Amino acid sequence: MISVDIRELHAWPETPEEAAAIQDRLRPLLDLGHPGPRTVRTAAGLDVAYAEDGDRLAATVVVLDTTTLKVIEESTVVGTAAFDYVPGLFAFRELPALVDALRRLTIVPDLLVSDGHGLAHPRRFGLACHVGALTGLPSIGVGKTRLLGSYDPPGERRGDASPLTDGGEVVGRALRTQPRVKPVFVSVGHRIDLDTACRHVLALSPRYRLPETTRQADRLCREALRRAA
DNA sequence: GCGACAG
DNA sequence: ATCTTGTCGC
Repeated sequence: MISVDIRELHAWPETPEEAAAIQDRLRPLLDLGHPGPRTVRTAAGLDVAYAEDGDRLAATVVVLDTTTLKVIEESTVVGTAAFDYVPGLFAFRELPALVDALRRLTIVPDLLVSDGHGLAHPRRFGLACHVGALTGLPSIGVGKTRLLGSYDPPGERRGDASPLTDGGEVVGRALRTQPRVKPVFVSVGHRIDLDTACRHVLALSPRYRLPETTRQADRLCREALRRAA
C-alpha cells in the first residue's frame, strides 16, 4: 500500500501566508532529475467534486490498467474542503481528502495523474508536486486551463504541443490530445520528466480531450457526492 | 492602477 | 468547482 507522509498534514495552515511557506519548504524535496517510468502498467486519477455549498466534497482516486484503460480499483472519501480556494493554494483545499483516499488504496500505482498543475505554479509547487512529495510516487498534473505562463497555440493534430513558459522558464506544455480540440496543460510533479509525462498523457487519452484517469475519477466522485446527498 | 487567477 | 438551455453532430 501507499505510504503517505502524513506528518505534513498535521500542522495545517491557517492563513495563505502559512500555506505558501509550506510550499516553499516542501519544494526542495522534489525529485526532478530523473526521466521517470518508461513503462506504466497502472495509472491513478485524482479528482474532487463539490456540493453546491462549496464545502462538502467527495474525493476519488481511481486506478486504471493502462492496457485496457479499465478501472481496477477505486477509493472514494466524502469530507469537507480544508481551505478556502485561493489561486496557487488550491492543493490545501483537497489534499486531506485525497490523501485519505490514497491511503485506502491496496494497489500502488506506477503514476499519479492530478487534476491541476505541478510545476506550472507561481512557487513551482502545485497540487501534483504536493501529492508526489507526500507519497514519493511519480506524479504529474493535467490542467484544463492555465494558471500562469504563456504559450503559442500548438498544431491542430493530436500530439502537437508547445512549451508553457513563465519568466523564461519552461514550466509545462500545452498538449493537443485530440485533433482541433483545446489543448490540456501538462506539468511535472515528482520523479518524472516532461517528455515522459506527455507521452503517458497521450496514451491515456485515446478518445477524449482529458485522460481516462481524470474522466473516470470525475465520474466516480460526482456519483459519490450525489449519493451522499 | 488594471487585469489574471488550477478547481 | 457549480449554476444553467438549447443545440449541433455522430
